[in-house]
Amino acid sequence: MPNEKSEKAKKVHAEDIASPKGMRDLMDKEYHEYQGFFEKASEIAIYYGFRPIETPILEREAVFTSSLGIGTDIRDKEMYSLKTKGSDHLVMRPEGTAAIMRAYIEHGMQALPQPVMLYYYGPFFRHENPQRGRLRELHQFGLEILGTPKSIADALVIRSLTLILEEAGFKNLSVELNSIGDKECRGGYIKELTSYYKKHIEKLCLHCKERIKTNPLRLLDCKDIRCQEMKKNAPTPIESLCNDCRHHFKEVIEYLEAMGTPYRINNYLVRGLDYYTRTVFEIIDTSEIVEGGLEPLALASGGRFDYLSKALGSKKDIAGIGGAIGVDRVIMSPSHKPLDPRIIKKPKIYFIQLGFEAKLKSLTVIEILRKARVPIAQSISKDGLGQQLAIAERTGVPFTIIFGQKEALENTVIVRNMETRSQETVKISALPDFVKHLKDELR
RNA sequence: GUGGCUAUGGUGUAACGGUUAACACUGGAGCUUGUGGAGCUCUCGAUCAGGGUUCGAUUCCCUGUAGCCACCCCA
Repeated sequence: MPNEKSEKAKKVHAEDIASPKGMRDLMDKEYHEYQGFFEKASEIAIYYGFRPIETPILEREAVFTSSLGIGTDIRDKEMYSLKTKGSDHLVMRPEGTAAIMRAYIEHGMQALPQPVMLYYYGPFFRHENPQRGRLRELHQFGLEILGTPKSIADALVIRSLTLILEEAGFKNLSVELNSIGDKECRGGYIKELTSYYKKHIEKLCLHCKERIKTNPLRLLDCKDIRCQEMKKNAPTPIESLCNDCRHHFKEVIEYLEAMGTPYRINNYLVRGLDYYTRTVFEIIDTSEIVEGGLEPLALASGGRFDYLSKALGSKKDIAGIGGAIGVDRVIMSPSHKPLDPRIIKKPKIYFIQLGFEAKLKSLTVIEILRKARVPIAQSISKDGLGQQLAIAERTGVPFTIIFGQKEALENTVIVRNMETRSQETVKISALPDFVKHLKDELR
C-alpha cells in the first residue's frame, strides 16, 4: 500500500494504456470472421474424428524449452516468460504441439484407444517484430494425431487442414511436402549436406556461412541468389532417406493422390522446430504468387514428431503428427471468404417503430418475433419512417414490420414486402403464424 | 535483434517555417418528416511523446514509441 499515493498522482496518458505492440482488439466484423472460421474448422475436425482440447495459455517453461530445440528462435528469443509469486517459471505458449503432448502424457492418454485425435484453437504468443502476416499475439487452429506412426495419419491431418482452408474460400492451395528423415537417416544426410556446402563455403552468403555450423538444414531455404545457385546441386533429404522413411513418405504421397489433394514435393522445405521427423509440410495459397510478387506466406504448417514425447519426459516414444493453421493469415488474405458464425443470423425483417406509444410496445412485439425464431434488424434510436425504410433497403432485408401509433393502439403491425412494396396489416396475436408462413416462403 | 518508410479530431484528408490548424464523413443535441439511401440548425473532437534549431515549428533536426514493410525467423 505504500505506493498507492504516488501511483494516484501519476497522470495516465492514452499511449500508456494502448494495446501492446503486435496485439490488437478484435471486434465487430473481424471478430465474427474469426468466430466463423473457428466454428467451421471445428465442425470439419469433429466430422473427421478429432476431439476438442484446450490447454492453458501459460505452461511451465520446460514444456517448450525441452521440446523445441536449442538454437531455435522461438525457444531462445521469442517466448514471453514470467516468474510467478511462488517463483515458478511460466511462459505464454508460443505453439500448440508441445502442450498437447504434455497433456497426452499427463492424462495417460496412452490408455485410450489409439490414435488420439485432437483439435484446438486459440491465441499464441511470440515476441518478434510484427510485419505482414505476423503478430505477437497470433491465432492458430491445430490438429494432432497422437499414438500412431502410420502414414494415413499424416495424410488425414494434411487433408483436414486443406479442407478447412478450402471451406474458408481458398481455391488454389498447394501442399508443400518433404521428408527430413528420422534418427536412422537424418544424421547421415546432415553430414552429407554440410560437407557439400563446405566445399563451396567461399561462395555462400554471410548467413549461410554461419548456418553450416548452427543449423545446416536451414541452408536449404536461404533466399540469397548465390545460395540458390548452390542449392540446385545440393543433396536433398529425400535421397538420403532410410528404407522405412522412404516407404512412409511414399505412402503419404499415395494417400494424398488418392484423395485428390494437390501437393508438390519441395526438396528445400525444412521446419523451424527441432522435434520434427519424417513428414514436414506447409500449405500455401498459390494465387498469391501471381497477384503480389510477394512471397506467399504459409497458411498452415506442421509435421511428424515421433521423438517429441521423450523430450517431455515420457519413458517411451509416442508417435505423432500435427499441423496448425495461422488463422490471422487466413482472415487477412484476399482469397478468404468470411464464414458467418452460427450466432449471427441474417435478419429477415427490419423492425420499424414510430412514436412513443409504439416504442413502449415494440419490445414486446420483438420478443414475440424472437420466440418465433425470426431474426430481425432494427435501430432503436432512429425515428423517421422514411429514414428507417431507407436503412432497411440498404440492409437488404426482404420484409419490414412497421409499428406506429395507430398500430400500437389497434394491436396490429404492418408487414411490408420490400420487393413488391405491398403491405398488409396483421394482428399482433396472429403475428407468429403469419411470420412462420413468410419464413417458409423465403426459403 | 537489424534496417527502410510513415505518424494531424473516432475515420479519411488539408495547411510556403508565421492562420483562430481547414474540409468531409462519423458522433452528440434539437427541429422537421406515416412510406424507399432526407433536410435544416447547433455542437464535441486533433498536430504521437520528449528534447533541440528558430523571434516563431504541424512543418526542419535528434531520441523514444507505435504502425506498415523487409531481413532474421515464422503461422
